[in-house]
Amino acid sequence: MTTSEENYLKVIYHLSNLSPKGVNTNAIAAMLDTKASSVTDMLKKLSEKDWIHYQKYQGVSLTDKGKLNAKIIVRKHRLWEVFLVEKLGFAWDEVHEVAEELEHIKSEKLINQLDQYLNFPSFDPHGDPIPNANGEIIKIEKQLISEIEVGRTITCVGVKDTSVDFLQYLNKQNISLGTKIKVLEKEPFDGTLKIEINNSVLVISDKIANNLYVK
Amino acid sequence: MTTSEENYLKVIYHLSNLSPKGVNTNAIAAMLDTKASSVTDMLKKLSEKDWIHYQKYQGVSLTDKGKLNAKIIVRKHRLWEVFLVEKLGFAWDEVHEVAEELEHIKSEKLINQLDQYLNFPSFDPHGDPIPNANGEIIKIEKQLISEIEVGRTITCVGVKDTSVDFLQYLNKQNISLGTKIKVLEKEPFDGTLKIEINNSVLVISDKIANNLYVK
DNA sequence: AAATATTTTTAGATTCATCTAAAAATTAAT
DNA sequence: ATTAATTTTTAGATGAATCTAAAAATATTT
Repeated sequence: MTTSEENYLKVIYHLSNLSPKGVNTNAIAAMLDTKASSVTDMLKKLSEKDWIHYQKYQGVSLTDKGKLNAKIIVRKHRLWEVFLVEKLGFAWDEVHEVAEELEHIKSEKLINQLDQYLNFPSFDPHGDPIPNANGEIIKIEKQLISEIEVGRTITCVGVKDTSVDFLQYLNKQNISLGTKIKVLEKEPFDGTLKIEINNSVLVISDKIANNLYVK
Repeated sequence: MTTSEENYLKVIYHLSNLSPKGVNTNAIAAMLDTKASSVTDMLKKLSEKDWIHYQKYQGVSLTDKGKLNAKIIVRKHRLWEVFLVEKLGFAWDEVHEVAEELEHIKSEKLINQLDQYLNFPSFDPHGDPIPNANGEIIKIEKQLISEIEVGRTITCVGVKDTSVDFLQYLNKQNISLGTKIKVLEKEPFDGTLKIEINNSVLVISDKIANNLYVK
């Protein structure tokens, strides 16, 4: 499996979770910053190898084989992220790019030893679940903070957007995984939230509120 | 710098240490398991980028820039090998292939944090020196055990050949870095050595003796 | 339902790293 | 110093992954 094929599988996997009926050519192209025609070429190849179900103009979905492969790549990506943060002192906004490269290293022994070395973590530094060696994932019932009713106190367990900008915003506001947050007020007009963190009050926009997972 | 370019630089660097006058096209081709014509193509490219001195038919050598780049790649390779052995429990005969991939990961922060995490090791699991971030290398005055005079007791500090076959032979004979060895007898006819390790006697061929570094 | 807009695919070209086969240069042998 | 052998380079082709531009299919709008 080439690096390029792996990247396509991974993107199709992530997009499948958003649009379960079938993933669009254009959506894949946007995620990979490439052209639709390039995507079509690759879809044919992935279909040949039985990693996706593909019919012209109909969008694609992963086969069981393809889904397992995709999950193994996601597993590698997230384990490396844990390594970078826990062992090498990276911040959670610095790990993505490097993990994008490390996820393509081929050794199975490497990844399983790494898993053990990290004590079989279940979540990466952004709160996303790490598939085990069989591709199985522990799901937790997390919600966006925008969905929490006023008055409740919850804990930050993950982020939806993992961009550097968003993560650095959270750093600035001292919000990280495990942070306790109380929802004080919700503005019906624009979805703005007033929240309390460590006895200080903060107003967050609906865009922030729609990218922060809590439990 | 592409992975392919990095591999060429690394090979030219290693070959330069053996034949300082200039590295042959064919030698490079043999090391990279490729064709001489492919090598010529790449030499032109490397020359364009000022990483090698290249004149048709005259063999090549690294420029200062090229040598530094090569050393950084060697640094990465050897640091990853230390990581695999010290942290992930790999044996010294299992690390080369994986390190060949890991050495191409691009992040400077990654490699410098890794270096720190490993306590700035000076040697890799095969006894080869690890260049620091500036490409500087600590040299130790090691000798091949074939050059040691009969009666002396020395310590294994490295291997010249790092093939799986040779390393596994050494495993079988309980020879590793740090092992104390006494040279009991040298056979003038074929260079065979009789040596003592942990109070047991062992005969090694000249080929073995010419690939084991001691001090 | 026809016209328009959007999405997707095809056809053909480009770049990188490689190859084969043949030509040119260098080195070794007589 | 020729001849022969070896090494290296050139010329042209291939496969992977990409691109542009145009054609085909699907979706949306009037």
